[in-house]
Amino acid sequence: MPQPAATGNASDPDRLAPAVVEWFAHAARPLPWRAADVSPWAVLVSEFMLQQTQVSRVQPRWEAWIARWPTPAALAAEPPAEAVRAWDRLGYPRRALWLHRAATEIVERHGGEVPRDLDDLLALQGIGPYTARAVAAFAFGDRHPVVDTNTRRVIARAVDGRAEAGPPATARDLAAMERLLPADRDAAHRFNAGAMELGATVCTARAPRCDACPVADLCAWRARGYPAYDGPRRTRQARFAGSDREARGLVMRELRAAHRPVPAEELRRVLPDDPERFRRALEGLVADGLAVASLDGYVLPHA
DNA sequence: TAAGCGTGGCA
DNA sequence: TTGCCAAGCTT
Repeated sequence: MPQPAATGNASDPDRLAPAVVEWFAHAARPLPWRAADVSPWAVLVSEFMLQQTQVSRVQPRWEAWIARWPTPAALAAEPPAEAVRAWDRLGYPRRALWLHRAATEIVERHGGEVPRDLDDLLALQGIGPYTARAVAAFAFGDRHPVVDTNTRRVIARAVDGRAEAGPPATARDLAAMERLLPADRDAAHRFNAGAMELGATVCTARAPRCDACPVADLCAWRARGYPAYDGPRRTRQARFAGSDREARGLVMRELRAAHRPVPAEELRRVLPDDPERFRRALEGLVADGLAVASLDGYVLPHA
């Protein structure tokens, strides 16, 4: 399909990266894992914690985690139970288990050094398309498209002129970011980080601050008059109150606090009115390896 | 491809 | 208050 001449077309995608990079140079939040002297391991830990979890909740847990386990080997030397406890209430405690397992894999397969190669990173437990590229790009400075929910939204609006990104499709999303990514390594790094930052702080899901947006003048969504989203709706997240997830969280809270086996009869008091939901939650946690049945009750995993 | 997975902030 | 959303991953 023929393209119009690049003579200042309002939504010229080639202008997006330079504008975002320039904005990011002064607008970036001073997040601790962005400091120049942070190790690849510390970056990797931040990326695990930030999966589906807000910056404000991650920061204190990350500081404590890095102080206690400054290397993959330090974490791998402890039982998974300690990782789950230190994870505290960050949510999705399977991530703590996966991070511990990834640390073990890094020690076993990579001599204790976080790998730089994308395929090596992807092979680690709990690391998917986003986290692998985030570590390669942010910890090592390599040129990869990094696509998270923020970047997807920025591209959907600024480039595609749509209010929302629609369902994720990894290959397509990566290709879309690759088309925008500067050839220069350092610029690519800054654009990856800047696009995420823009989506997180300005081009937000619910109340975008277009008046403060550095790319408002080349935003296709704005040029079209902010049309409403007309694509497929995201499947609604089930209500949390009364859910199995809530039950799992209550059980995990007990197991983290107890430093001895908790008998099932005692554990079920977290959900006195719903024994069936308690049973499903506990079975699920055991299946996930977050709870282990011992002679005297249930404990966090020690191996 | 879609469901399931914690917890908390915010409108 | 209720519902949406959040630096995703695994199955």
